[in-house]
Amino acid sequence: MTDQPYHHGKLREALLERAMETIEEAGVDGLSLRQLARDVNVSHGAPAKHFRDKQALIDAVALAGFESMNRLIQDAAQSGEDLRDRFVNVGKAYVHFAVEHPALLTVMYSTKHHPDSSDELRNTGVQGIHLAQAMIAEAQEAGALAAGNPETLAMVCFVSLHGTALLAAGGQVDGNSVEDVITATTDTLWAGMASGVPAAQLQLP
Amino acid sequence: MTDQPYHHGKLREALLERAMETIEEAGVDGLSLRQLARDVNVSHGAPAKHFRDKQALIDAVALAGFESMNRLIQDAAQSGEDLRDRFVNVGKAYVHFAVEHPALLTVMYSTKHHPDSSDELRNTGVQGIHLAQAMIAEAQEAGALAAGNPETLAMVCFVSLHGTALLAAGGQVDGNSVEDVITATTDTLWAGMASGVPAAQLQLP
DNA sequence: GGCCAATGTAGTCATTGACAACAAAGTAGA
DNA sequence: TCTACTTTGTTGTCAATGACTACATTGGCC
Repeated sequence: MTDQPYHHGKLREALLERAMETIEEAGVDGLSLRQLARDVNVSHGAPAKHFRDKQALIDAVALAGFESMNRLIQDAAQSGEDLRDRFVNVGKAYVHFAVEHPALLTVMYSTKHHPDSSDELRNTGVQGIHLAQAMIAEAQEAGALAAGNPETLAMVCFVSLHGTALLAAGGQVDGNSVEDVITATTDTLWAGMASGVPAAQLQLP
Repeated sequence: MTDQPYHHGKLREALLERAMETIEEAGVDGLSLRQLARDVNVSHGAPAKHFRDKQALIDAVALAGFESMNRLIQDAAQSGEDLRDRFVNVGKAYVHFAVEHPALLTVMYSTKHHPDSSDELRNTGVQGIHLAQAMIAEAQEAGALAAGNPETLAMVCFVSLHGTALLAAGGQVDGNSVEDVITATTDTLWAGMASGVPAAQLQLP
């Protein structure tokens, strides 16, 4: 009857994996610690040994999400003929991840925004901005973009792509295909930065 | 002892008001139907007469949020010296609303993104885009912006401002003031649209 | 071999959302 | 005015949940 050993062996990983599946299927609200325990054939108290409480589990899911997303973005940043291509590819990678994992993205950001989120989570979640900042600075030096504070410009690109990602994930880009919106957004950003953004010029060193 | 009449009289309004307060204080997760009933001195079953279930209450909160936000945006669209001013003012109004009601904004959009959201909610939530579209078309006719599909461009502006709003509401614009990010974002968008967005030109009538 | 921390089990508790049966109050027509 | 009928609110109940505790099993380490 009980061909299961007393110790699961990889409970933490099994819980994390199943939690991500559940979240993608039913959202965070559909996640129940007790149901999760049932799913992996373990008693309802077992998860507490690996995650202090439900929020700790969700935090771990969010962290794993950021890590896999960052990998995709890093890859995209290195593929492309010129700087503009690479910039567009990063945007696409971000939004595509969002479209493929909409519920996970929601968890990732709502968790990061949580007042007592961990430093690790916040640092991991901010890597995309740093990447954008480096690309913009490089393009400015190459003369492809007008001068301007890279930090501010990177933030502008990040918030814009973030909005695209969230709305695309929610299927809210009514009347436009997701690809069109991504391309139009990155086009607009690049064109704006190329012609010069007044608000980014005022920063004094 | 019981100086309260059997019928509350304005239970629905009282519940809605208190629910919005609770959400702003503790987020959606902090909202409990039973606690809500206690807060307005009513039995735990009473709310069901006005809201079928918890989601129906949250939907009503979201709708009220969109309505008050739309009012602010409409006002902003009519104040400004020129078209560019009005455009920037709309963006500011949107983001300011988000910063002042961060939890409410989250509820508004997560509810709108919900697969079975009401038509009324979706229509109300989309008014901002239509406004942006009209302003862009007007600016193109006036020669202030380059030609391009207003629908696509409006979507670009909307997603960008939406991202700004969400991140500003979450206090995630590290290192930059919210005002700077708003200004830089609207500047970038306007500059991009003025110099021409390739992806928005390809649309054939 | 025996101690001991880590891991999992079983039982319990307060809280929650939903539901049903009942009570009170307003309403409309004879 | 009397009387159905509807709306609104109350009370009791149910299963599910998250968190906590005491206890059992396991495997590593000296």
